[in-house]
Amino acid sequence: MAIPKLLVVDDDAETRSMMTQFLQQNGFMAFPCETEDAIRHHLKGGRVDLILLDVMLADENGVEICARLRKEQDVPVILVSALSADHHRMKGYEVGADDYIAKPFNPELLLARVRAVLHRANRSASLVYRRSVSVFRFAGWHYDAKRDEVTSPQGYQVALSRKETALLKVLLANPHIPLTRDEIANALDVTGEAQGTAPEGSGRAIDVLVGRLRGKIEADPKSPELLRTERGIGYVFAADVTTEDSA
Amino acid sequence: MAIPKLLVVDDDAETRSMMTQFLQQNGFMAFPCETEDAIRHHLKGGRVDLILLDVMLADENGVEICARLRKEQDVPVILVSALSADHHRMKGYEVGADDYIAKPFNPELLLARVRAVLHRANRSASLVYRRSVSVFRFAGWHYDAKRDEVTSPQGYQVALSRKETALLKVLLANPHIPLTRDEIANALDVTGEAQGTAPEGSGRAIDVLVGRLRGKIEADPKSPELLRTERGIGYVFAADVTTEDSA
DNA sequence: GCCTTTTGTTACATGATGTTACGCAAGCCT
DNA sequence: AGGCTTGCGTAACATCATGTAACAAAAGGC
Repeated sequence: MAIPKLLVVDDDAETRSMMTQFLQQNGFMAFPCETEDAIRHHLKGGRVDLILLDVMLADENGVEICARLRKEQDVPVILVSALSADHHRMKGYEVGADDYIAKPFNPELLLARVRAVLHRANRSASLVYRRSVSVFRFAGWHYDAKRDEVTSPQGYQVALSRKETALLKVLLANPHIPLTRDEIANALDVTGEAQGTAPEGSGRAIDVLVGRLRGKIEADPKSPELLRTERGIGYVFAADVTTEDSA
Repeated sequence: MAIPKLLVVDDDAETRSMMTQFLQQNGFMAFPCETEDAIRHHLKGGRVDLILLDVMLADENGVEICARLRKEQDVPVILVSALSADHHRMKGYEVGADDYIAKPFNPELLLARVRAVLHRANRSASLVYRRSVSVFRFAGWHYDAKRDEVTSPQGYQVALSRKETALLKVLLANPHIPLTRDEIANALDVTGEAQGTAPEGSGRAIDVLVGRLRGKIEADPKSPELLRTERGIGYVFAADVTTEDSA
């Protein structure tokens, strides 16, 4: 891939140039933008791979801009914000942001997020499950999203709990793409109807959840074939997923 | 139906535009309004399908505004509020709000409510059952509201108590829409002829009532197909409902 | 007033989910 | 290769929401 072109949108001049420089030093083609107009200028000018968007622009709200941009064309967006409150995060995802990072952030983390989003964008997948199809097949299994049923290769039906179902949906939407625990947790907050509960990444709920799902869909949970773990990163769903509409 | 036109009334600029954007993102024509005057402007301008009204406007009380609007013309209204106290909710219903949602709310839930109210408005029904039709069919069952009889798919008649009937009516009026226990309780107070009695949601009467209704209309009450539970939310009636007039 | 039916309350069982603790395995260093 | 560090798997426990039986209180019917 060519060098990715990024836009850094922030109304604070210092932050803007600092981030831009940092990204440039790390091999990205980064441009500072102060306003929505500047963004549009770049968008018209040609390919833009990713937008880093501050949520607290002076006049407008980042989330809104994000929403508008997504409506016009499919540019990946990472929201940057000093607000860590969960409802803001939720809203960011709802309008289609690909990720969300809170200030002050670890520079390495920022790079990791940027790379992750670019990676996903290349395959035109999205972190959050939002397909219209409702039947998925993978490795002999099939999952009917409408009836909420999972059937094993042998034809047995497996009952999944709500969270397990939500996790499976997230995985099915992102096959072969390593997801961090945070990404999974955030996606679960959106898809999993698990609202209100999870305050933050307090413990290792994701690991346990993954373990439980493995217990139900892996032939041998001890050596997982589908739900692989990426040490130091998170988990990957290592299966080809085909989808069909059953409506 | 044409794209529904909604008004978002809230005195907090951030909330206002966030909700507006979110609704637009989801296919609605949404306009932010800060004051009652702005609302009137839109109302004069033409068709308005639904108003989302914050109860805590700076100067006036949302409930009062709602009351005034309803007196003038029949615009559906959803009250939005940070107050979850039941008496506020009740007041909202009394002056004719079609629904009530507490902040902070799950975005998906908001969409569901909005769609529900629009849906109902099209048929001039309301959260509270008040249709002119009297025969409902769902999943092989049929319910004659005039004779107050429920017939099973096999043709057996099932006797429902007053509360069970009231619950079924509420459910039939809101298929596929998750209802909280509070909402159910409030609706029951209105439809269920249980006037005067129920002081508040003291215990778990709703759960028990749901259980009893399940025992009568579910093939297997242990794994309900019609009256599903939404953990952490409430209950949903997961069946398509068709209606016919039998008058 | 007495009996029957309905409705609400309580208490306990169940199941789902998050947390903790501990052991093992993978990686890293020398 | 051997030992140390860290991350992961997982059992065991803690917590909470829900299902439900059993009882109590109310409402009606006669």
